[in-house]
Amino acid sequence: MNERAVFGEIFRLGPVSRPELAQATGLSKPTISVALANLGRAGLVREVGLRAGVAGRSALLYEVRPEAGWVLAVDIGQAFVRLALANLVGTVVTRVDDPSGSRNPTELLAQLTGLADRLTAQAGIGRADVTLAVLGTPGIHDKKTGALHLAPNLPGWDRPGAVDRFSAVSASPYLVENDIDLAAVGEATYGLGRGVAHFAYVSIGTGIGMGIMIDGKLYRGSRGGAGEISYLPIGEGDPVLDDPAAIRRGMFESVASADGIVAAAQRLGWAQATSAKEVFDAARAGDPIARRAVEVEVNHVAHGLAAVAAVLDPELVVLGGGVGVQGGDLLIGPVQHRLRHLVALQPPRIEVSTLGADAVLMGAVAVGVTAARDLVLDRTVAANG
Amino acid sequence: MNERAVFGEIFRLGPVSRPELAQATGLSKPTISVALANLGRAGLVREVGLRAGVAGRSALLYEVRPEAGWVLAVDIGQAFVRLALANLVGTVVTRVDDPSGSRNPTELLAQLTGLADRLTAQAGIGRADVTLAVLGTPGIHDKKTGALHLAPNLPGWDRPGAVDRFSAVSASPYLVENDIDLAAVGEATYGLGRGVAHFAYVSIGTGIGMGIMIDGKLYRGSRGGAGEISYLPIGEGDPVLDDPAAIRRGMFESVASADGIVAAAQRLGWAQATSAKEVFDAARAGDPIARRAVEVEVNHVAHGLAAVAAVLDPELVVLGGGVGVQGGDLLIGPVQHRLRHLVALQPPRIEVSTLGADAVLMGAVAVGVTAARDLVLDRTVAANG
DNA sequence: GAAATTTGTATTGGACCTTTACGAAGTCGT
DNA sequence: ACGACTTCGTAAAGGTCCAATACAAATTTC
Repeated sequence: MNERAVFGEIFRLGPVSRPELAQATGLSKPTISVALANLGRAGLVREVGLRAGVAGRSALLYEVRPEAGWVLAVDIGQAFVRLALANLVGTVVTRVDDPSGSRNPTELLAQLTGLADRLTAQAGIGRADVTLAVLGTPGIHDKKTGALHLAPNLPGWDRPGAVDRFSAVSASPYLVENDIDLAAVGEATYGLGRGVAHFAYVSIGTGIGMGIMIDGKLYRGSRGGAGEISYLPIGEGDPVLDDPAAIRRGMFESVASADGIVAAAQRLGWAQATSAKEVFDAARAGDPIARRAVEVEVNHVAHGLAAVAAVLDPELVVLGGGVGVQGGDLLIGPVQHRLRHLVALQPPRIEVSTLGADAVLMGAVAVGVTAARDLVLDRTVAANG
Repeated sequence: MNERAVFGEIFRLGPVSRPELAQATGLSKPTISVALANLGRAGLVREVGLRAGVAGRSALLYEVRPEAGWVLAVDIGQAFVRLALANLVGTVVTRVDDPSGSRNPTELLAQLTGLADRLTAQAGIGRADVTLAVLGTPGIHDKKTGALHLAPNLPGWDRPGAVDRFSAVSASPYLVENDIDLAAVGEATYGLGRGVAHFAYVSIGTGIGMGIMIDGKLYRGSRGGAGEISYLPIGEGDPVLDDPAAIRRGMFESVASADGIVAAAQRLGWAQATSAKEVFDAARAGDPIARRAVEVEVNHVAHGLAAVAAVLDPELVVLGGGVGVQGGDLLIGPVQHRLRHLVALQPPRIEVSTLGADAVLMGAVAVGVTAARDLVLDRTVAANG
């Protein structure tokens, strides 16, 4: 009811006085007072000081009690499993990055359980105090069957019910979300996407993916497949001239990901090229073959983003992932320049992620905090009757 | 307040009794009664009969009074200007299709004014009784400046303030929306998109465009440019092998629109080919060159839809426009087959528009009815104080 | 034709929120 | 330093709106 609106405004405005809340919510001062009394009694809100400096009686300031809820954020990444424990205002209290061990469900769950135990213990809370866990994984989570599709790096997780075993990690409810979608939410909440209504987070690394924020909300598509741009038909030959049977598979990912950059460098004459980072470093040092390989990458990325811009018309594109973050300085300018010839309107703004490898984890925190806020309110409403 | 919810449910459920409304809205019977009394007094709702057949007292049924509001829908198309006058329940009372005359703003406005006068007279109402006009135009309407961008077929309309002159057509408020976006709304309301949360309406004709419905709502992008898929980079050569300066402009529209089909047929040896319809007819008759040209078109469309599916993951793609409607039978099966090799998940369902050339106009009606519903309520609230 | 069932409305009661008013607690000016 | 002024917090009262209850009206079923 009314406490929800007040609680939401306290979240939004930070330490805030009763008159300010009355103004922000449109409610009267007495109503604010009773709502604050209820929220305070439930332990969700606390007094935090006095507003001084202005004429008149000093107002008491209220803020969300950070310990009113805990969010466990989990990023199951390529090389690392990352966990963070955040309180209800989104402050990360403890975190850990652990090298990925076995990806087999049973062993991965054991690793997660151990790390979650360590984090909660460090924070001085129990595992049962976690309001909500949010897990970022590759692939698409089918909520009906509990299977994880399109995640070849996680063998065994595509079996029905596999994801449901996360319930063993903590007794609290949990959400499973695509890692790149979470990164988009992270950028929208803590990164460059703050205040931007429509934007896309494009991750280029060993793979390629995109998270889409529309009207400030994550857009998943009808089956969770929105943003699967690894399958964009880029680099295709002309179907009129080529023999249909011989048409190259124009997968965006195969040409524009880290492997694609290395392959381009090799094709251009640098046979020993082994990593995208190496190519970018050589290009910065002035190596002509590397510069040419980067040019090729620029062209591919520009075409991919042209397709994205044509369909979505985002205001902003945030570039993330290993290649996006490490090579962004070499890519953004030329890509934007190239885009001007490929799109109808002005191309979208393009920026490199400021959150880097933490984007997924921070997105999990953001999703968790939003959901946990509702959960703790529901819980107190249920308790108060 | 509460009357809004009741009014909305009457819209949704059609002739409906008080107990049913109480159930649907969660309000109590007495509350429904007073709301109905107010709505009836304002002329927005009327009694329509009795529910018979079931045991117990017969319930009075209520429905929206169709004459409580009027929507003028306008489609400014390539060859025709189409207008329809619909009442508040969306029934088209009168309509007219008039060949497009001059596209110069002054003369087009005069044509529209004359046609609008004729329609309202036929319906026995005055121009002032129109609650709302909705205009579908090509291009992108910039609400700030009142200019119409990317509409080369409407010379003079790209000047600031040009669109504002629509206010002369009728004293009522008006909305200007992209024609293809309206067609998407039309399909969502009266066509194949009913009940589908996320779908795309792809129009292929002399030009190419797409309207996107997300969560049942039209998505326009940050500057109204979402769905401008004419600029999809399809048919591009390989940037590694080709000289960058010589790269063909891979505009989707140039290869996949009606002109593109004709050009493909000519390149394949049918020098006298003049129209897409002719090519489709010949293909249906078994002409090998025409069939090959259709194959080329299938391939292009499949690549375009692959890009759309990769970004949006729609549940359904509705094919419209001249080529889409007339050639749909030849395209859909092969396109869907081709798509299976181009996308990550199952390709979206693909269907040919059932509304055909009326999609834009029906979309304007749908948008208008939704907006007019709010307007008439606002007006009565303002009148009742 | 009586019982059963459902509809519509009158009355009551209560929840909730605003308005008004005033005491409390500060700041500013002389 | 002290009074005037401003702002804050709360108490009391009043009003609005809606749900619950009860009952009369209308229709079907047996």
